[in-house]
Amino acid sequence: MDTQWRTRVQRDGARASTTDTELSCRGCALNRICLPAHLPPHEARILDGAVERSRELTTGASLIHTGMPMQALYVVRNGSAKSYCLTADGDERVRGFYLPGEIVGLEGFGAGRHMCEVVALEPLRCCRIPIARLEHLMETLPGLRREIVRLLGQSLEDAQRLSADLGTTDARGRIARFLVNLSSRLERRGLSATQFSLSMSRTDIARHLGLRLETVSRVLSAFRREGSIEVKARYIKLLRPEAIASLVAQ
Amino acid sequence: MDTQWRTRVQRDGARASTTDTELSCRGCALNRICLPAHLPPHEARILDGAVERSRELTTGASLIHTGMPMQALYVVRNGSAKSYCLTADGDERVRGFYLPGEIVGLEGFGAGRHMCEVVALEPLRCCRIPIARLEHLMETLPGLRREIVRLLGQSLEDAQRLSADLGTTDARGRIARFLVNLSSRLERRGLSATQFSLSMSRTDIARHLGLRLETVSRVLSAFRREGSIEVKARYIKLLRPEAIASLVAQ
DNA sequence: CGGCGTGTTGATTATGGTCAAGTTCTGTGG
DNA sequence: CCACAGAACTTGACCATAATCAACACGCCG
Repeated sequence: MDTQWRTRVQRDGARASTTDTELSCRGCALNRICLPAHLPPHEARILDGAVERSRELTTGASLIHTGMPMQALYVVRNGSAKSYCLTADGDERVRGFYLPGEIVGLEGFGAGRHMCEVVALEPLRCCRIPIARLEHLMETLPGLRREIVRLLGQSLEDAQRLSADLGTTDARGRIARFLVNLSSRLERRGLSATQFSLSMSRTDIARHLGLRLETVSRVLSAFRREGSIEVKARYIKLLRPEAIASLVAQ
Repeated sequence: MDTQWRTRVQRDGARASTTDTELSCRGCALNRICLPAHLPPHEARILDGAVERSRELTTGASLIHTGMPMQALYVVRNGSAKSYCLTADGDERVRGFYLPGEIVGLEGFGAGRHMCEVVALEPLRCCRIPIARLEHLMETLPGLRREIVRLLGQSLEDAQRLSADLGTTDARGRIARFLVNLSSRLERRGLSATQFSLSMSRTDIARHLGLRLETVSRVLSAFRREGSIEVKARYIKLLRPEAIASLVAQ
């Protein structure tokens, strides 16, 4: 089943990466969940014209550099990314992960520059909306303006909830939360909510949740022993999603 | 000096609460740091006309109720507030604190409703901008639109940074962060950055930082023993701000 | 086949949580 | 103004969870 599932994902990946034919939002596989999905048709058409389809970044390459002025918003087309910042003593704190259809760079609106690094976890292709262009469009397209404000508000809600959760939950709860969160984001894209492949390492997960990689490994093993999940390296299958969900504090 | 300082704050409080004479942003003591400060004068004047000066809430009263549709944005005029949500088993997770000049309710833009409770920590007076009014003004005032987007981005950056910090820092680091953060926010208002009175209880601080109140108490005592701060109940004086700041991870 | 990334598992330790007294502060009524 | 009650805070003793240190297993690529 592992291989069968991988094949499915590879096909999915292959389909999405035939980008030469996808020069507009209309032909894009993500158009049901992406930014234009919430815009009136004529606004979507105008936005479409402002979007640049960027070249593919290789694994480990940076989409956004720490300290750089904000030049664009990005939407992940395929692949995935993590954002992180460095502490004074040089270790990473992972702020979050980005999946296809998700917007990258919103936090840059605060200071007009990005205070974190965003790097590809696997080959990454994004759509790019230059910020000057976007500012101008927000002037004239009320739907787009509302949508950007909505996305900012949503991200803020998510970030506040995350920090509240991290503060109050133990290692099991944090990892359960991570799995449930990932699962629902994949489901939104029409992928399986119960089996998926992690694009991030145990270390990345640990650094995102404020744990150590050993703890992440141990908790996943515990979930497996309890029959709640199946784990094989980065492949995860939720056998009893309710059991995992019940560990998540609200 | 404790009492002398208290007197100063009470005078400040008294001055700010003579609100009957402050029916416009121009006369407001906060007008250098509040929303209109970043708007062109004519936009500020128009916004001023849309602002409602609300009555005073007593300590413990809710400004925003969990689950309610978003009806307005608020700016704290005087007093302070905390926002929190409840876990399944009924205990509070404190998301943050709001001081005069700070905007309350931005996270509501995500779902159009508030998923947290905001309550007064001391007698609270706010300015209120009805959301319908604000939406309409954003249509016509580009400066206001940019400012709301900027504030959302800033809040998002702050929230992401907080959760990254909570994940990677120990109790001392978290409390140091809290003190430094509060200090700089007070300084921005023109108040002392080194001595202030906490409006929130140890329990609130603990629930905000993912600690227990005993731990908060112990760490503050440790800082005092080390000569870094002076603590007397809710009064705090930073004796060696550098020592505290050095504990904050970047 | 060997070497390096990444991940797993075990033994030990330390940080902060828990439980339990106490102490100080605050507001209220005499 | 003082006495009192209840809340908020402090401190100590003990314990549990996750960090640390260390060894080992697995998968991938040259």
